[in-house]
Amino acid sequence: MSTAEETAGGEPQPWGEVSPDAARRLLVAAVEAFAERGYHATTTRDIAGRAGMSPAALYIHYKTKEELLHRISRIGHEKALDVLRTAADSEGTPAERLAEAVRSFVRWHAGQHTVARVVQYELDALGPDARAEIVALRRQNDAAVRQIIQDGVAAGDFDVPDVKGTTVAVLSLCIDVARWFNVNGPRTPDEVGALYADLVLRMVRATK
Amino acid sequence: MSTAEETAGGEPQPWGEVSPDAARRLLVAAVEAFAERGYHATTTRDIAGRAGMSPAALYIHYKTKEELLHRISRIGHEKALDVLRTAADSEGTPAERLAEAVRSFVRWHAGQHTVARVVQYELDALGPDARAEIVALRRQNDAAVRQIIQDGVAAGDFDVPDVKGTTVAVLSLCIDVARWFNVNGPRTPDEVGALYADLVLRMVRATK
DNA sequence: GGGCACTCTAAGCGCTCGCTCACCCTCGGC
DNA sequence: GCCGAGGGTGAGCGAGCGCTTAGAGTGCCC
Repeated sequence: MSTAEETAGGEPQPWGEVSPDAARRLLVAAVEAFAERGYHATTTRDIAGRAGMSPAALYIHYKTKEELLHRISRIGHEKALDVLRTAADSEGTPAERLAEAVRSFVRWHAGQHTVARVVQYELDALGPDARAEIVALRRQNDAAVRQIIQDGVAAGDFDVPDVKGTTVAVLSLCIDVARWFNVNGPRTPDEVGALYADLVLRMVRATK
Repeated sequence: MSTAEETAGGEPQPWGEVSPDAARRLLVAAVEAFAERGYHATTTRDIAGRAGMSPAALYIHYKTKEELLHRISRIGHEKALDVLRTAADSEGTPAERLAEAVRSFVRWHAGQHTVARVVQYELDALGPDARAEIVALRRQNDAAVRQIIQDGVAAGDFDVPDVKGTTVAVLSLCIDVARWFNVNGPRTPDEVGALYADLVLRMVRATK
């Protein structure tokens, strides 16, 4: 992993492979601005300014402001899905896999909460085609979590009367971390991840 | 309860006491528009148009577009807090009170998901003073839920190692319903409320 | 060292935004 | 029948928006 992909905290930045350099700076600036003020309240002049460039420079690398949001959404979702799948597909009991999935997914949403906020709350600003692409990625999150819960039920390790509903609730719980998590708050992403993994195991009444 | 405060589903509309009639129509139109497209993407022409009025009419009843959002946020929060408190302060065991609080709070966020979305996701569009007022209301939500959990722990009915963290998670779970709930989806607000009440009792390992 | 591709800027176009203003209609009190 | 107050409208202002264009600087290949 290159240094460009890692922060001081060790959490991988999702933009490592974006090039050229100016395009990456614009993308990072757009994430910050969108997360702070929302897509519609952010101006192209603001994004370009944060990246240290003139407003016109943005249009050399991206066709529209919406293309920036689309790229952020896709890369962000892909990275989060990658984190979730790695944990879901690992070895171990369903309880271990579920705990690890929640722990790492929550850690991502807390550590990368600026990206996650954009990705989760600005979906409606995308056009129909782009939105459909992102929604498809989300369904894969759902499928990954549901699979673990089903495995646990089948093995007799979980007691879950409503698998679909519980899946929705687990994902909802993890995703909403991006909304309330505060870097200056009392908890680190690791701590929130550990707390939430425990809470989710309680929700499925894991017995081992 | 007057007919103006009730929909076909029986859920009370929060705008019953807003007058005159034109001001209420504008408020309802603004909630719809803000929920659909977000505060910044909604134009005053759109709001006035939905209320069947000219753009200028809006400024007879509200000083600015932001005042509309402020009023929606305050009324929405007050109604939700009212629902939560009524359940939290009722008689019964901590488990019964927690279940009823989650059930009614979730039902409100599902049934009034347009209002709830505006209230939860457009907070940053408010100025500092208005935002501070809304944040204070939110803290009362937190206090109400935490009190029930503490009561349950004190009575020996709950097993909760981290009361503050669990409180945050429970509220987060309920609030996020407003984001994903879909009127055309497979579940009614009542059903989601019942499912979530059960899940939360599992989270605190309620024994009676 | 001339030509070219790439990157970036200053200036500004056309448009829509939040909001205002001058004026009109309706209606209750006398 | 007249008046004043309050709710409404059509037109439009100044500002800021997303985005474009003409042209300048820079490095690389031959």
